[in-house]
Parts: sequence; structure tokens; C-alpha cells
Amino acid sequence: MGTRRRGEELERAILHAAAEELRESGYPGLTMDRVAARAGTNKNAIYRRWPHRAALGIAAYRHLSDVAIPNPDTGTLRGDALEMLRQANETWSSPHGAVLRSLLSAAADDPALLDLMRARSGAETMDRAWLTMLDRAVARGEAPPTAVHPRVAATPMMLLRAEYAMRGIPSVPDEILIEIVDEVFLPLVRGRV
Amino acid sequence: MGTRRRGEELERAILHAAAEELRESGYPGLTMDRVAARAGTNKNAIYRRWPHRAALGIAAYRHLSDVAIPNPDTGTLRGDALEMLRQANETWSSPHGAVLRSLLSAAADDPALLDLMRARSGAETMDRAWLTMLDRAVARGEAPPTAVHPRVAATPMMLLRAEYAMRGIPSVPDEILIEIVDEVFLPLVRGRV
DNA sequence: CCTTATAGGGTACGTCCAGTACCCTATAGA
DNA sequence: TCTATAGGGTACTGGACGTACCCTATAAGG
Repeated sequence: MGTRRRGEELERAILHAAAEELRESGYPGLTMDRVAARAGTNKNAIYRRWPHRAALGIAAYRHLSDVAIPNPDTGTLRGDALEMLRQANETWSSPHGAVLRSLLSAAADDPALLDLMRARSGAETMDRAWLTMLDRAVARGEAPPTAVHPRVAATPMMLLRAEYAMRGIPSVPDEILIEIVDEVFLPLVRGRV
Repeated sequence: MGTRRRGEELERAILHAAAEELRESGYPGLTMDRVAARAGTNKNAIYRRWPHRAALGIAAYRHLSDVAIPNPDTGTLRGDALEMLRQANETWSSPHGAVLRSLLSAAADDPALLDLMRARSGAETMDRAWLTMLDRAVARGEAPPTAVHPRVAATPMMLLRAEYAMRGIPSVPDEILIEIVDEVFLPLVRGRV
């Protein structure tokens, strides 16, 4: 009474199960046995596809999410920056982001995992969005042309990430985002003569 | 043929052994069995003092290091900032720093551990050092008084930390430190009218 | 000086989990 | 219809955390 799943179908089932486990228990709670059980298969099928737990974790994460990079256009640099940070904050503090953070923290020990994460993190796309934001601000005369610089563009997101690393886990309060924009980002843009 | 160690003495021996293990193998390599063996005792003696591995890890880390916070006074804000970053970079990329990073990454999952780390990381002391640096710059007329702001003070170290999180593990190149100072920190100070 | 509570030491578990090994069987494709 | 391949079942090794038990050295008090 067949219907033994194979190939694509089974692979999707495993990834789905792994993604669920990730969402429920984070990366540390992602165990091969439980994924196998949940997918209604066994560890063989998993290890035939991914060499170890980390690889499965990443695959499951990317299966569960294609991170959308926002590109707000509010008419002011302050509005754009704040919107970017708020979106990012929302993403990172969602269950989704919890998975990502869990993976990232696990990656600190595992260089291979870190590389894979970086490739999938969309960091460059993010930086590009900030740069075009700055371009628009320059066009409006809101910022000097010298403000369009990759490191300037990357600074707010880096500060947000650092904030996450400091605090425990939950969402970063909005006041902090505003502070990053008003006390750091805007003065920085202004100061680049 | 006694000389069974007790109390203080035994505790120091355990911490010493744990610190050595940390240095050699990082936090993931810190196992209770090996610490016990290395200290010439057994796990009972350890668990009687620390409730779990994480607690021992932190205790061992602080036993092995009292982080000295530098306070350079080179005569210019740029020189001071660069020196601070260089010192920090050296600390973080040393075997010592590897231990710290290893603990931090493990702490991302464990709020209790994160708190203990934060308490011991000397972050406030570090921020104070940057603030007095800024004070001196204001006194010299190098920076506007409004530049003395906690978030401004914390920014360069946060950027350095983010850089560590991005890259794999090793030392951050000096060019990056210079860029953080010249392209972000100094313009930021300048821009705070 | 003797007695006793306490802390160390030895050791063996129970449990969980990664990763591997075998062996049997359904299924696709020739 | 036959056969190579991929799934499934299951058991096992090895490492690690944390616990339980029981024996013994030692410190402190009468």
C-alpha cells in the first residue's frame, strides 16, 4: 500500500518539518531525531541530503523565509531611515528573526555555517538600499554628496544589531531606533562635509 | 597520605583547570569531565559550587581575566579613538578574546548567562572612558559640547563588535579601525552642532 | 583526645543527541 | 519483468551533561 515518498517530495517534507522545529525550539532545539520523526521518515534520509545538522538548519531557514528588503520613500531622510530600522526591528524580533538570531549565534563557533549565513543574509542588498536612500537625500539637498559612503550606509543597521546582541532577545524599543537616527545617523550625515 | 584539598584551595584549582581548558578549546570544548580530570578531582566538587556548565564557564573566564580598560591621552580625539579601538581589537583577537566571544555566542541562547556576561564585560566602564575622551576633546575645542552623549560614545565599539560578528573570527584589519574613526566617529562628532 | 558532621573522591548511572552501520523493501526505469 | 537506487527500521557508538550513592579524609567541638 505504497506511497513511499521520494526525491523532491520527501525533501520538501523534511525541510518543512525542520522549519517547524526551528520556529518552535530554535536552532539548539533542532534535533535530527525529531525532524525525522516529524517528517515521518528517519535520519538516513536526512543525512543522505545534508552532511550535518548545521547544513540542515540553514536549508530549513532559507526554505522558511526569503527576506524581503524594504525600500521606503517617505520624502525625508529621517523618515526613510526610521522606517528601515523599524522594518528591520520587526523582522528581527519576529519568530522568524528569532530563528535567524539563533542560527547566527550558533554560527559564531562554526566558520562554515557563518559563511553560508552571510551568503544568505542579504547584507549587500541591505547596504544598497541604504545607499539609494542617501542618494535621494542628496538629490533633495538634504545631505552632502560625501555622505554617500558604504560605511555610513551600514552604520545604523550595525548599531541595531549590536543592540540586539547587548539586550537579551526581545524587540528593541522604538526610542532606541529614534535615538540611533537622531543622535547618530543624522548628525553623521550632516558632519560629512 | 592525606592532603585532600578543600574549600578555597580546591575551588582555585578547579577554576584554574577550567580557565586552561577555556583557553585551549574555547567554551564548546569546556567539558565538566575534562575540567574535573585536569583539576585532579571529580564532577561532584564542581557541581557543588556551580549549578551548570555555563556558570563554571563564566567563573573561569573572570578568574582568568580582569579586563583592563585603557584610557589613552594622545592629545587629539582621533589619536585617542584610534588607540581605544586598537586596544580593543587586540584584546578581542587574542586567545583571551576568543574565549570571551565563545562565551558570548553561547550566551545568546541563555538569558541568565547573558546577564552575567554583561555584568562582567565592563561595558559601562568602557563607555565612561569614551565619554571622558570626548570631554577632553571638548576642553581642547576639538568637539562641540553636544558631542558628549552616551550613544556617540558607544558607537565606535559597537561598530567594532558588529565587524567581529560579520567576519569570521580573526583580527579586524587596521584599515577598518581607521575607517570607523575617520568616516564615522569624527564626522559624527563634527556633525553634532 | 575522641566524635561527628561535612565536604571530597570514586564510580556508575540515566538521558540526550550526533552521526554511522546494516539490512530489508518499495519504486522507478530499462 | 528485472534490477539499481533510495526509503524505512532499528540498533549502536561515542561524547557530554547532570545525578545518585557510597566511602573516607578532615575540621571543628565537646
